Order: sequence, then C-alpha cells, then structure tokens
Amino acid sequence: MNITLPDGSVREFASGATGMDIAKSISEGLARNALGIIVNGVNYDLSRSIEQDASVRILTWNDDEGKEIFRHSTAHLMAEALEALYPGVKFGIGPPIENGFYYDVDLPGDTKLSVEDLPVIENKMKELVKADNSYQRAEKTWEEAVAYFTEKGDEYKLELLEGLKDSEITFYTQGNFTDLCRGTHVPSTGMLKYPKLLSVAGAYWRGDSSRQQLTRIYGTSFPKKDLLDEYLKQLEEAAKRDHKKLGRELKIFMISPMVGGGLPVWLPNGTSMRRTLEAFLRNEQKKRGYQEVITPHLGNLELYKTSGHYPYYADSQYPPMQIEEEQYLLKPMNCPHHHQIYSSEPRSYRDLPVRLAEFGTVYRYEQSGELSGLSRVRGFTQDDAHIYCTHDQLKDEIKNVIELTQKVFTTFGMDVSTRLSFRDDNAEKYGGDLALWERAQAEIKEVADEMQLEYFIGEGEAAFYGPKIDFIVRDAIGRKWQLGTVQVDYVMPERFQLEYMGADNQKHRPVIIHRAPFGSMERFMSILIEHYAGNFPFWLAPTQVSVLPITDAQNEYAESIVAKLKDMDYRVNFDNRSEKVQRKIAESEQKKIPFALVIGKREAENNQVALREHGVGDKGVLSVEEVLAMFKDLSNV
RNA sequence: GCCAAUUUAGCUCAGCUGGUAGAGCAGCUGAUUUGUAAUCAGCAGGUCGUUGGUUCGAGUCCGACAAUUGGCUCCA
Repeated sequence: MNITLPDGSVREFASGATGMDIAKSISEGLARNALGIIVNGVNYDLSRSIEQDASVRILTWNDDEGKEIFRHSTAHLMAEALEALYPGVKFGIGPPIENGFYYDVDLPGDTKLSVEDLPVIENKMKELVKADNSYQRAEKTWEEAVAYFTEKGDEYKLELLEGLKDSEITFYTQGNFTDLCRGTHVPSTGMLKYPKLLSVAGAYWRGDSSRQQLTRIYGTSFPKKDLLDEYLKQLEEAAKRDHKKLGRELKIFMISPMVGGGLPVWLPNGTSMRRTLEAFLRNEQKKRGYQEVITPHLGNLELYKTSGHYPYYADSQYPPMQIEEEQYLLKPMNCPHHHQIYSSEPRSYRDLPVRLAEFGTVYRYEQSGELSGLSRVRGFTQDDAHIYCTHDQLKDEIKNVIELTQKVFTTFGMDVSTRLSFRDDNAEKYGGDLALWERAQAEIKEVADEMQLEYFIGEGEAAFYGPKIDFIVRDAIGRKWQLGTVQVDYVMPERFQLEYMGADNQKHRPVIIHRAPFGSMERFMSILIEHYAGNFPFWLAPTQVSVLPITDAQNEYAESIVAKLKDMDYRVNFDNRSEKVQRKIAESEQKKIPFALVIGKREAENNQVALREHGVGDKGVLSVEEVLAMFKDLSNV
C-alpha cells in the first residue's frame, strides 16, 4: 500500500504496517519520540495496523494532538495507580486538558482524598512507569462492554455506554487496568516519565449540580524533566503575580467580610488607577462621538420584564425588593436604562447613530464558592455603551467599535484573540426572529473579514438577544478571560418599541450595538495587575515618581521639584525621612513606583536630578527639564 | 450551594505527641544625615476566625458555623 507523508512524499509498505513501522522507516529518533499517528484524519495508536493507502502524520510532543495523547495516557496511568491503591474506585471521565489532564473518580466508601495523598499516588504512578506496560487496544461489542462494567460495578461507565449504543466501542488496557476509551494512547507507560499531580477538587458528574459529586484529580505530565520543571516554575511565577496578593501588597483593593464577599472595596491606589483607566476610555470615546450618561442602581422590575432579562437571568439576579406598591431590582444590566434614554425624545435618522456610554455598576448573584478577588464579584462596573443606528450604519459602527476595542488592547500590549459568538441549534436559549439573527451573524462576519480580523467562531456563545464579537485575553496563569464584547441586537429595539423617523417619513426600528471594551472595571483591573505583575506603566501607576533627597540639606530643593510635579498633576511620593538613600530606594522599588528621582548635593546645586527607573536601575543625571519632558512623553497614551 | 484545603500581631509565618503564645517586616519613640534594594536601639502590638464540646488544663483533640483559596463546560 502507499503511505503519503506530510511533505507529499509517498512510501510503499506492506498492508498491515503500523504507525511505528512508518516512523522507524523515517528515522530512529522519530520512532523514539512518536506518540501516535493520524491516518486519513483519524488518530491511530502506533501499534495499530493500517490496511490500505493513506496519508498520515506522525504525532510527537511538538503537536498539540501529541500532547493530548501523552496526557490522556497519563490519566489512564493515574487511574491504574488509583485502582491499585483504592480497590473499588469507580471512574467518571478522564480527558486531557490544556496543560495536563484530570480524572473524575468516585472513591470507595467514605474515602476522602486531599493533596497530601497525591505524592503517594504519584509514586505508584512512577512505579507503573518503570513497569513499562504497553497500552493495548481492543474492540468490543456494546454487550461485552456493558457486561464488563456491570461486573466491575462502575455505574458511571455504564451510563456513558448508554450514549454509545451506535458507536464503535474500544477498551484500552495497560497492566492491570482496563478502561472504556476511544484512545489514542502512547505505546507504553515507560514514556510517561515525569507525571505530576497538582490538585484535588470536587466536580459534579456531567457538570450537573443535582448529581453525584466526584473527586477530580488534576495532574500534568511531560516527557522531559526540564519541561516539567519549567512548567512548575511558570505556575510559581503565576502565583507571584496573583492579583489578590499584589492587590493587598500594593494597596489596590480589599475584601472585607463585614462589607460582604464579592463586594471589593477600592483603596486609594486602586481608585487612582480606576479613574485613570476611565479617563483614558472617556477620552477615546469622546473622539468617537459617544455621549456619557448616568443611570441609577435600582430599576423597576417592569423594566427588566420588558427587556426580557428578568426570566432569562432570574438565577443570576438578586431577588426583587418591594418598595411601596412596586417591585425593584438591583440592576443587573445597564441596557434597559439606556433604551429609556433613547426613547425619551423622538429620534430622526439625522440624529443617528446615538452612542450612549456609562460606567454603570451592576449587581449579579454569584455562588459564594465562585467569588474570587476582583475577577469574580457580585457588584461590578461595566464600561458600557449602546449605539443606536440605522441598518445602513451598522457595519461602520461595528468597525468603529472594533477599532476602539483594539486601541484599548494594544495600549496595554495584550495578547488577544477574537471570537465570533454565534447561536447554536438550541432555539430555547435565544430570543427574537431567526432571520434577524442570521442577518446579524452574516454582517458581523462580513465586517470581521473586511477588517481582516483573525477570528474563530464560537457556536452557542451568543447572548440571548444577539450574536457577539468577543475579545479573549490570556492572563499570566494561562487562563483565558473574555474581556471586550461587541453585540448586535435586533431584539431590544422590538421589545422597547424603539423608533426613529426615516428620510422616507416612515417610522423605523434602529439596531443596537452593545459594547464594553474592558468588560468590567474590576475584572479588567485583576487582569492588568497580573499582566504587569504590578509593574504598571507610568501613566497608570497610582504613584508615578518618588522624590528622594539624600540628606536633609536637599529637602528644600527636593520639595520644589515635588511642588512642580504636583502642579503638573503627577502623582508623587516625597520621602524626606532621615533614612539612608538605599532604604528609600528599596521602598520605592517595593512599591513598584516607576521612577525615583534621587537628589544629592550635586543635583541640588545644578538644578538636576538623578533618575532611577523601577526594575532597571540608575539612569544617570538629567536636568529637571529633561525629566519633565520625558514624563510628558510617557503620559501620552 | 457542593468537594477539598486553609484561618495564630497590620503583613509573612513558627508554635513536636494538649501544660494558658513567638520571630521577621510594618508601626511608634529616640539616636543617626547617609549617593542607588533595607542604620542602630528601645517600646508597643494577639480573648490564636466564631461558637459549642472533651479534658484538671485546648492555639493544639472533636462538632457546628463563617470567611478565604483551588475546583465544579471541556462528554469514554
């Protein structure tokens, strides 16, 4: 048979040759590093025979699919270890994930697992690695599979089998462990040299909180020790950047149980940063024709019934409060308020687009276990805006908004990917007319193509009232956060009966674009803190510059510089204590203040300062004018 | 909410198998006048998350509650 390799070359093999045979024919090294093979688009084990002509690609650690095979095999390895240590353990699912794998298990009896048990399991795994058992694939009939797991008493696998009645069923066995598994797996456990178990968590069977809670064990594995070490170091680095830790150290925000979980309190430093961010965005919006509005934190329940938010979001809202004869809701969304502003006066096509912006605080119920620092909260401020435009203006307005959002992310130097969030087949999740949806989705895609955005499509990610463009940023720990969002909405204009008078003297419905580049100020701050590891750029830092006289003799001159800087609206720390300059510098560095101006006798005599940059060091002596010019330059974003 | 872990001074953490708390930093006072990451000395600071219980005796053991942290989509 003919086997076509990725470079287009064709080699001849006897029918029944395996992926390993092909790998060996290419090179010994490849055979050693091969983890699996893709045969005509299907993942094969290296030991599985290939019967006819095919184009193939051999997978190694360098392929994402290779990593998945590697981690998936490690999940089976862990399962084997668990079965050896905890006879009677039952298994849910154990897939590879981005940087590792997990397995959901139901431990026998009242066995509880904590992180302290992980090293024991890990050692067992390492034993099994040494045993170097091969992974063996076996095709089974559905009845055989059911018989096996009935005998074993694993109701989770039996439930999974219920959904697989029409599929080909395969088992994989390594050593004493057999699992229902689609595969693919590495040739043998000996390759999985560096497994590492990381954490234990509870996870509901099939993600359903009404069902049995299983124990989820997270782990990862690597083929080389230095890769594992590097990954563990990365995790450590991420922990150092944790915004909750830095938020406390840099006095950005606090959480007080007396105020309430999920209700962060902004300290002066954090407030300074937030105001700076707001000013930045306000300025960008002003340039793009937005008008700012302010709406209250409560709204009549009727408002949200009209908008349709009330039934859809009932479980993420706080219960209504009774005020006299009316029911009010802590506002979960700003949109309905803005729609009221739109319809407060008759609109002409000449007035459109109307762009209403607000830093609007909204309240949503999050389960107590989900709260986390600034990133998951119960009250947060959206940098919200709604654009009411004619259909002809829609594409230009979407472009305008995408351009603004990109301006925001490039300003912060963030790695961002773009998702077009469309609806899926589950019609119950969405409101409005299907034809309008399809139109909006097509338009979004057109704009994205015209702007040559690199994007991917996320089916089922749409809002209930319309498709979205989401901007997804990666944080220091590799977690992805959905930040900016742009949504096209044909539903709200109907619900609120929004109108404008067209050039044809007829009434028309406007289209609404919802957008929030930061998403929420709280979450955005949490990401900024971790993104910069607390080392904020000059324009954003809560304190921008420290002025550090070396002795009391320079205090007067130093103070004149402080006054000058403050006069120009810079945020200045003046440290005139009788401490050594080393200490003043140390503290300025610890507070991550971008610059320090060290002033000794020489500088005072020559109208100069010695500049020190945070994290960099001594930058030499400059005139006061030079420093001011530099600061001015850095303030321009 | 559920699972697990954690909770000792403002912060970071010690406190062995139960015998009524300790360090560093921060703070305050004083001395020191200093040239690019921490000068010295003294003082002060805690009903050990809350609350029940076991015990002659609980920071330490047991229970409840609370808060915090990691998880709870990723379909064998």
